Amino acid sequence: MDDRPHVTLEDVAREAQVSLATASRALNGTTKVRSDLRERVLAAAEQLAYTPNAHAQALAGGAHRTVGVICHDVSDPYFAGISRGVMRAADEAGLLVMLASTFRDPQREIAYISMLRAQRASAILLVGSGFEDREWERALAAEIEPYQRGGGQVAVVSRHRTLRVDSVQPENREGAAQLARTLTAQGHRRFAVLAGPRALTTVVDRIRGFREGLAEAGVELAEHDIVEAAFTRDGGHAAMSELLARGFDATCVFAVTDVMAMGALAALREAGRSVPEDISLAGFDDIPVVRDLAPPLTTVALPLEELGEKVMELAVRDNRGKRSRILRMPGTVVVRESTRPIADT
Amino acid sequence: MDDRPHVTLEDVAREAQVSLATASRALNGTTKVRSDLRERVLAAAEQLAYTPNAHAQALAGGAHRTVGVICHDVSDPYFAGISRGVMRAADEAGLLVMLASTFRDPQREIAYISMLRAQRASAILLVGSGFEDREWERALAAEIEPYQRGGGQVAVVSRHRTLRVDSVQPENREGAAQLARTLTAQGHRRFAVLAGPRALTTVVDRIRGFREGLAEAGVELAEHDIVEAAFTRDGGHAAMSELLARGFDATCVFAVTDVMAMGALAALREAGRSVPEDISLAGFDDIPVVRDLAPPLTTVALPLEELGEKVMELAVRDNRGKRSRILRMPGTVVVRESTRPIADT
DNA sequence: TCCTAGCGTGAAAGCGCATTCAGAAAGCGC
DNA sequence: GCGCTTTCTGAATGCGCTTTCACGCTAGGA
Repeated sequence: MDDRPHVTLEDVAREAQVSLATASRALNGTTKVRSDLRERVLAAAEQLAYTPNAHAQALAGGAHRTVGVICHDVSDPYFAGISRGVMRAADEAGLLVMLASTFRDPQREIAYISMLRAQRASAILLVGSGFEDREWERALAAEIEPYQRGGGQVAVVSRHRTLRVDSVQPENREGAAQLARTLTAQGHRRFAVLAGPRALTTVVDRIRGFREGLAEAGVELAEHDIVEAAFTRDGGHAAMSELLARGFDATCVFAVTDVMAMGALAALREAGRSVPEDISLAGFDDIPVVRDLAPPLTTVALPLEELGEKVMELAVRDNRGKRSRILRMPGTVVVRESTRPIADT
Repeated sequence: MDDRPHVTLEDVAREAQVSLATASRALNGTTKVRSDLRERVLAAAEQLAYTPNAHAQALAGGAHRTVGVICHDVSDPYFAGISRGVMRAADEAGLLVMLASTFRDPQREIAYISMLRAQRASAILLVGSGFEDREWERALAAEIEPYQRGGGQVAVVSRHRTLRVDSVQPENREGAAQLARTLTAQGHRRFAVLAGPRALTTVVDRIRGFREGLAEAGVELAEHDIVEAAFTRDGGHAAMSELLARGFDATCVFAVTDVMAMGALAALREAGRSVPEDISLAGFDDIPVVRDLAPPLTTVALPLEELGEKVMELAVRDNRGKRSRILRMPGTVVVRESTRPIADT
């Protein structure tokens, strides 16, 4: 990137016939500068198409105006929604957002955090991190803690067992319980669950909540009725296919995310089962597209953009010395046409 | 972010009892360093949880390992797909990706480019930019050209009239023509088009191609049958609603993007029109979700991830002095169930 | 044994900027 | 008109790092 030299502040100063210091002050407006000098500097900068070198600014003690957001996959609608909120909040705070996808590779997650540390990013946002894995937690802490000691802000969406960080937590457990109540109220008594990796706190919480909700109606969910698969549309498809192949007697299937539910819906359609006539299907998250499915999906709506805004706000707000804050965001059950009341059997 | 001072290379050097220069060399591995010294340095770095300051590295002439990607909206599946490809390619090249959404605000687009220039990003990728607007083009050029002069790489997805940049161009025109041929072959003779903003080259190209394809079958598309709306799901919904309200005699509707087609599909469903029995509907892009719609959408498939990979590769590959390269990516018509043959009337 | 390469090392320069410090210019009261 | 304070300006310093540059060391040939 160093073909021809960049235009520097010194060039501007020379062009405007003032000292380097004056040029800097004129451009930043920190101190009063005689107006004719300022004019000259501004004109020179304009004419030379000068852009300050952010690295030099940062080195010289200027503010670091960038935050890093690390998620599993930006192309997942769940994260896309959150990242929208993050960007909006960042925009207001005048921050530049760096987005990165780890594709669920802990190694890559660590690597990205390290890079952000190197950039001296003013904040790091972890969205939907949270494996329950001792070794990974240690490695993560080894990056995060020195960063925080250096004054870096860290905030996460979802739960973390060990990290001392601010967090925005969707109420996965209560949301799933709420959904379970709704479904049992519709008369369902036999369920199957399409789960993502059980190492993720999000999955664990949603299953636990769902179980608890069912228990209130005296319904049990056997481990056998939980199928684990990848956290993707194809994962949902695979899990549903397995369920179909194995034969099962549930009247309602709960996919722990909408994305998985979409795959499940496709698998059901391919198998000639119609939803909700033959079987009811519910998801979680309320990503935008599920309204447009046929049938529109019953799900638990999470305020995704708001989640993103909140986590950004937490990271921006100064909290040195204070204990870590937790913001809980409730979900609301949205009943659409993919589930229907059935007669109790 | 300057709470406690950061660990610097000097600290490491002191701890390891070597000079600053040796510490630097040991860490970077650029030059031979006696192995016991290297060990000492590495151990010290590890112990102090040292992370090099990327700003200082950049300033001192180290490589700038970051590329910026600017798109309209990361949460749009079209861009999400492309950004996936970009990230994969960036990963291989050892680059950090900074993603930014402009939400179709030219001002913000310029601002982001300026920030990336300031960061001395090694490359800037413009995805789906391309307004046909003189003033905007001038402003854009005023940012891009100095950046390129400074050695920065620029590559774009889609067409640009004025910029001298490498580009990956989906064959919008030919793809749309192909689609038109397919539809006329199915017997359709009367069409309506749901268009995005006519200032976007993508929209212009797709409409033109569609017209050309129709013309081959002797079919004309009146300006009156083109409805312009926002480039979103809701835009498609609004455009379709307008068409329904106004009354129209088309047997087939072409939405210039799948996202708009989704909105159109919803509007049709709400109006009690069934697809494809009452009316055929086709889109463009083949974003993942359209397979899962009911009915699955006929569309023109664009290799989104590949688009992203290619544009990244263009930006990485060194091309000083050479003329700007153009990579054309063909689309393929995918006929699904949202369109059906009809009797010629 | 002495001289010359050659390899490693440390001191120091400099990347582009913000900022401190001291000095010049200008404004004020007397 | 003199001495004082108040503005504003310019020279110089340092941020943390990479990279010359020059020197000391060891190894090899004569």
